[in-house]
Amino acid sequence: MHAQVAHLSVPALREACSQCNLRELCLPVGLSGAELGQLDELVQVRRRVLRGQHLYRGGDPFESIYAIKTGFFKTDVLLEDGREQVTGFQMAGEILGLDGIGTEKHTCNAVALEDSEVCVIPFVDLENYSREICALQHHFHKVMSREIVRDHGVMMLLGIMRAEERLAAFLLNLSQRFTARGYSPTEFYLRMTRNEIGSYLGLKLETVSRAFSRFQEEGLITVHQKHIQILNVAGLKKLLSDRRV
Amino acid sequence: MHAQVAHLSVPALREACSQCNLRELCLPVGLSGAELGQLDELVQVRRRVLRGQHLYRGGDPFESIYAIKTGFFKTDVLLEDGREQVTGFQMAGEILGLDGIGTEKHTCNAVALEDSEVCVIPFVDLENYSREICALQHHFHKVMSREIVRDHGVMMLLGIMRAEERLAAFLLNLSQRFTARGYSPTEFYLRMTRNEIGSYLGLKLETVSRAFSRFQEEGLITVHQKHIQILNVAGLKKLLSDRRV
DNA sequence: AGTTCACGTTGACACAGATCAAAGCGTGCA
DNA sequence: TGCACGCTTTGATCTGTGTCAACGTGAACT
Repeated sequence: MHAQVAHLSVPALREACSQCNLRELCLPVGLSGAELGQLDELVQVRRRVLRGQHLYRGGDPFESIYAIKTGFFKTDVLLEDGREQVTGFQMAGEILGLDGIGTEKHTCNAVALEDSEVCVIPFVDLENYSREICALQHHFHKVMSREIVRDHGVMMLLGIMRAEERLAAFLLNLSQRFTARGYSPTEFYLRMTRNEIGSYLGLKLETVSRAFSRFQEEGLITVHQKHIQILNVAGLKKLLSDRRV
Repeated sequence: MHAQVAHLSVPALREACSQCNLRELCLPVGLSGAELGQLDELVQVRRRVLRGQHLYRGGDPFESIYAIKTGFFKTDVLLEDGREQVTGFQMAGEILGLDGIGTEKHTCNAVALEDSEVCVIPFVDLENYSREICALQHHFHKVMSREIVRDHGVMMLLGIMRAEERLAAFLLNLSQRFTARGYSPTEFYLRMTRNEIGSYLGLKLETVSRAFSRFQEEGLITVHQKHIQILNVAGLKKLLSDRRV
């Protein structure tokens, strides 16, 4: 059943799901070798998205979901008055576009924050394959469910945490996701501006900037522009648990 | 294929999906007559949850999702320090428990705000049936996607709206959902306390109370305890669009 | 090398909403 | 019938974050 891999072009083959080093983070999780071969068939198209370009926009017809192969994205919703709510930041191995399934139109914008490449997964095909491949079906459900749980986490950020707690939670979350991808847990470059962080965290950019400065004064992190180094992970975590009433 | 309906007990039969008046709002949307019959097979158990009782708690093993047949629920997440973030209010025809799929444990609490009844849908069965019934598979994906989109809406509430806008959006959302269920768009009883509304909207109960009073002074609504009457829908909507910078 | 421009930092002040406090109201129970 | 308790309303005051403004900084382009 996975003989058809042979007719993929060589570059495509080299980057097929079965060969992809993100397969433990992405859709293929839990699939057997033969099933992985089928998945290679599902993902026929890749798309480059340059920094600042949209992968899709709110209102675009929904046809595919996207797995990030390389790069970094934000998703946001804009109000008529121009205000922006960033709903998430996505990195390699994460899935974009799930918001469009319900209405058959995308309901937010997805913008590359650095030059990126995504695997295009036509949604009808995904549904077809997941009727055949149990593990794919189940894992896709898990991906959607985790997105819901992640959103609940953001609600907690926005609903009950104060500015410094929000930023600490944000940094720890990034750290953990970089770690899962084999990067340093304590040193990384932010791909987004202070304004985008603020929009995600429900804060103004000045407040984000002040919180960064405060963390630095307290020896929790160093900040040089977008370069962050976490000096005291425990200290950041303590900020989260030490919530006064 | 739907002959097995015959072996359901009479009260169960009377309330089967195929007979349920919520079928246009709930999981069965888009299913043919024969497929509906199969769904009756899927939902074998119903469960009563009295006001104040938990349907599930964070940490409980995940086995089923739940369709609300009658009643009203809230879902929330508690922090160690006792703070509560209400993540949603659910009414008849809506699905509870999707948060548990990803980790195989529930990640929030679901509490009945009035005596309620839910249809228990074992998740492995749902996955089995949805491999056979295309329309079920697709509709289930839509339900999950809409939950994600709903969560984005809450993020916007929490991230960029001010107190009165949040409450207006909340009332309009309830109104619209009651309408879809055949109730009055302009007159309803709140099932939740001011504190719970506040927790959902990221506000303190006093702020919620003051906003209600303010709306009443302005002739937008009347409030008597939990009884709400919307006098000026357009006025409430205007509050949302009239966002100053 | 200098200019430009977007992004970031810092300070002063304002204000929406939180906090604290007290009193009102309704329902259920003894 | 009256008491108790949870919920709500309202007022007075406090405070975290927003707003406004000025200045700093680094990268890209001329």
